[in-house]
Amino acid sequence: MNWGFFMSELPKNYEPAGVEAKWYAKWMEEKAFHAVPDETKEPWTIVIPPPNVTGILHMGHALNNTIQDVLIRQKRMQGKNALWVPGTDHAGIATQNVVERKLAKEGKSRHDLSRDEFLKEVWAWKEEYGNTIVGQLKKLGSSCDWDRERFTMDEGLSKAVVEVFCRLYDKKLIYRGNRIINWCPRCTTALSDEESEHVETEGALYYIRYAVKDEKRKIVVATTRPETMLGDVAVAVSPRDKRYSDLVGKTLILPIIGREIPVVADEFVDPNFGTGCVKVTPAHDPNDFEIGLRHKFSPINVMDDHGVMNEAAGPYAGMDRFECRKKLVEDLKHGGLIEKIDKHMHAVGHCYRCSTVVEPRLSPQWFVKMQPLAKPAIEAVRDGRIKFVPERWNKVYLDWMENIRDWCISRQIWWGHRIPVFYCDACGYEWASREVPHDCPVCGVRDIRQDEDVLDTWFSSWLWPFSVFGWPEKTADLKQFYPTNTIATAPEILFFWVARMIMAGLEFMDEIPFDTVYFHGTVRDDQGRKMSKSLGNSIDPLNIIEKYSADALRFSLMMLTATGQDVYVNDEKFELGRNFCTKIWNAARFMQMNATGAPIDPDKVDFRAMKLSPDDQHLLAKLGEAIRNTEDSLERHRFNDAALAMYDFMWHHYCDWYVEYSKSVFRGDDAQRKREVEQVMHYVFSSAIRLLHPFIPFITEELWHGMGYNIASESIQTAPWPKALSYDDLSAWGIQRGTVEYVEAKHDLIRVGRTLRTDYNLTPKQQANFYIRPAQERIGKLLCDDIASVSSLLGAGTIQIDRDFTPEGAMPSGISQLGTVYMSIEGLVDTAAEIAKLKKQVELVENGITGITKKLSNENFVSRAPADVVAGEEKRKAELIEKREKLQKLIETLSA
RNA sequence: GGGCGGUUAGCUCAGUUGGUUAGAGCAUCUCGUUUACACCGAGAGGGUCGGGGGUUCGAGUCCCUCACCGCCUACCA
Repeated sequence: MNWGFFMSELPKNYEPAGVEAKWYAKWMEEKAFHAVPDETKEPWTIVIPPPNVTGILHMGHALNNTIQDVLIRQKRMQGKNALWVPGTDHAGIATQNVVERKLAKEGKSRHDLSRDEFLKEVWAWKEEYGNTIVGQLKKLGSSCDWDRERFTMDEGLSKAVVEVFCRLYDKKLIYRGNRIINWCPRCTTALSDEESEHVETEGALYYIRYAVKDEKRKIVVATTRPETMLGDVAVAVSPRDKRYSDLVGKTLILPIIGREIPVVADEFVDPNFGTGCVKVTPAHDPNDFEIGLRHKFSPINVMDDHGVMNEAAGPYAGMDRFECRKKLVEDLKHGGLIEKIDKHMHAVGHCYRCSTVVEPRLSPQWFVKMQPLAKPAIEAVRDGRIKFVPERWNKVYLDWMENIRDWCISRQIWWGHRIPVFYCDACGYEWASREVPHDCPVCGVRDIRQDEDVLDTWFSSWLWPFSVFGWPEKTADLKQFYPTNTIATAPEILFFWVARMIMAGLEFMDEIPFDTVYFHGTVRDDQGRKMSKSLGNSIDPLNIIEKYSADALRFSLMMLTATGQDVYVNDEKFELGRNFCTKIWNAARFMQMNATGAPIDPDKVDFRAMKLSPDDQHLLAKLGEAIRNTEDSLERHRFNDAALAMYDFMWHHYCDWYVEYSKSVFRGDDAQRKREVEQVMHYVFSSAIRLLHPFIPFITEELWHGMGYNIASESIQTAPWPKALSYDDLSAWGIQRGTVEYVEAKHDLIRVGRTLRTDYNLTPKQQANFYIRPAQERIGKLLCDDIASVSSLLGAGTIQIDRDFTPEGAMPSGISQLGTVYMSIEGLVDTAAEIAKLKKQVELVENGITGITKKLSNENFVSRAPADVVAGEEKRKAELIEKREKLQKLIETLSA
């Protein structure tokens, strides 16, 4: 492979679109993200939270995948066998909805087709549109191993699903039961509890009169869903409620329908709520169902699959449930059977796919018994084998797991994994089978049938961390890459997915599926609203990529996302990332323009052979800090801190200070020094872009080649991750802490000088003459040796370092850590203004002294605070006193 | 009803174990087109950290309490 080895001239403007497309294609061609099992390397694995095949990329995906890519790219550069497995899930209900809508446009329903024909349609749709999001992930720069792309309906993953079903079935952890489940009348399927989204809704509490048989008395029940009264089989009161004790055992006449129903006593009833009487509708309410079981009532279902009233609803048969509610209440009113109607706020379940109000409904469904599975999964988090970041999610997880309820896994749709349960009607045998059987294993009859339902999509997703590696086969991939390391996800799917993966991992692999779960925040608009199609406030990541580049999108997101906090974005916020990329680009161009010879191999620079200037030393030390901060922040999943550390280093230390310093060298004629500075720059720059590569992969790869660093390694992706050098390491190059600190103080001095310039409105062209009175002899020496740098950074005409300098007349000045800076200006000096300014400073300093003095004279502080803190305060006090003296001297001079 | 998160500069947010003068980006103001960059440079102004109470020598940082915003969770009909 030949990536091209020579430094090519960078164009003046960075054009990301072409560059990003070019490199992604190259990476794909080279299979740069492909991992191979290798016992000699430490594996590091991420499995993607599989997006829906129906999905299109939104900001949440952009954030989620950028995080994963940052992690995996860093690990890859660190020499680990890094693998990021991509894929999509089949999104049963959502996908079926999409295809059904398509059929509807042709005037057809899925029932006009056979089940097989319909599934063919779905597969065809999937082939045509299902890869949209995959392409979009590539645009983002995601370094997934595309050779390992998986789909939950793939043959292998389907096999895993059947295997798991059969194992749980045989262990009696999967059972079929007639229970109240969440039913979506639009999707005509059962939903799990998690798929029913509770929305605070203003409804009403209807108080309805039921007549007592053979008496004039009426009792009043309250309900939020009056239409369900058509299915009432009883009225319950609390056994402790004296008001109604004589009614228990009597018979009521159900209004409209005229059915006779008993009054029963049941502990469930809270005598203090409503009227203390509860209508019992076992087919339409979970509590009523329980009451029904206790009292052996037969439930009466009054609705069909679509939420339309059935013949049991008598005169309301054929009406939609809400239409029925309206009509029924009207009729009751006419009959004088409504006592009152109160407004009532309550949480109403809505279908997470189509927002239709969920109907609690009695229906035979398949369930997974969760408690036995939850137990080890609780332990794994409790004992720290699995770590949640941020930690606060532990509690949410544990709460849910400890009160876990059985999982309704059957769905009355066609797209998905069909439940592998078979029935023999001849002998009544029922069994689960890994293979499609031909006859009944008990009576041998050929005429057997398979269960019609399919499984919840999450029933395949919960196996994802091992099913993607070929489980239940014992594959080399499984051996090398399971357990995986980090899962990055939004907290919304903690219950849906994360918790269930932990249970599945422990149950089927006997090992945790990952050791870290990083929960990132939700991406919101700049008003804090969730982005949604209906609000029209979504920002399309692809538009941002087009406008600013994928790197800009990625870097901005990382910079803006504090650990686990929601991130608010608007279009302009992405300028941050774009500007940063431009800055880096221009820094590179600057180096090219000042190149003195052949490209430099950054990995072969030998600083031991050079006498590094203070600015060189400072930059190299700061690089070490930047690397350490970045690594440390990434380790702790503090992506914004990592991004900031790099931003600050690149922009401020590298560009603002070092590049400016280097100009004083490049403008001179010391050829050797020029080459040395160039080597420092390339060493540092090449390290910095490696550090940045996980965040902004495209521009860093482009620059790696543009700067000719491919002498060192073909691609930045395979370049070694930079080492964070400590002062012990740096001392081998002659770098001393004292010198680095001197440069820090020098920057302070330069700032003081520049402030003087601005205060007196000097343009950069006006080269003022500066005088510096160093605070110490030693500093004077350092400044003299470093005069070219100081002079250049200050834009000075002449500069004199003089331990005894005293201005002859009024001369503006400022005090820095290294000494007093004087600036001579010819022409107008507003002495009075200058004195006033100095006096204001004295005041500030005196406030400081007073504060510290007070602190230091506090017996408690001196005796109880740690010694170094006290010493620090004393040192600071001395400094302030010294500063005050200097200021006062200056005032005297000016007043003279 | 429970739980969690948030309330710090005009805006959006950082602030790790309590300890020098509370930070950043954007915005604002002043100056600036010396060949890296106006998607830029130099400089400046701006907050006492939601209210109240407490612990401490010392609190944005710990405790209590109140208020408001947001999220999650819950079978009170």
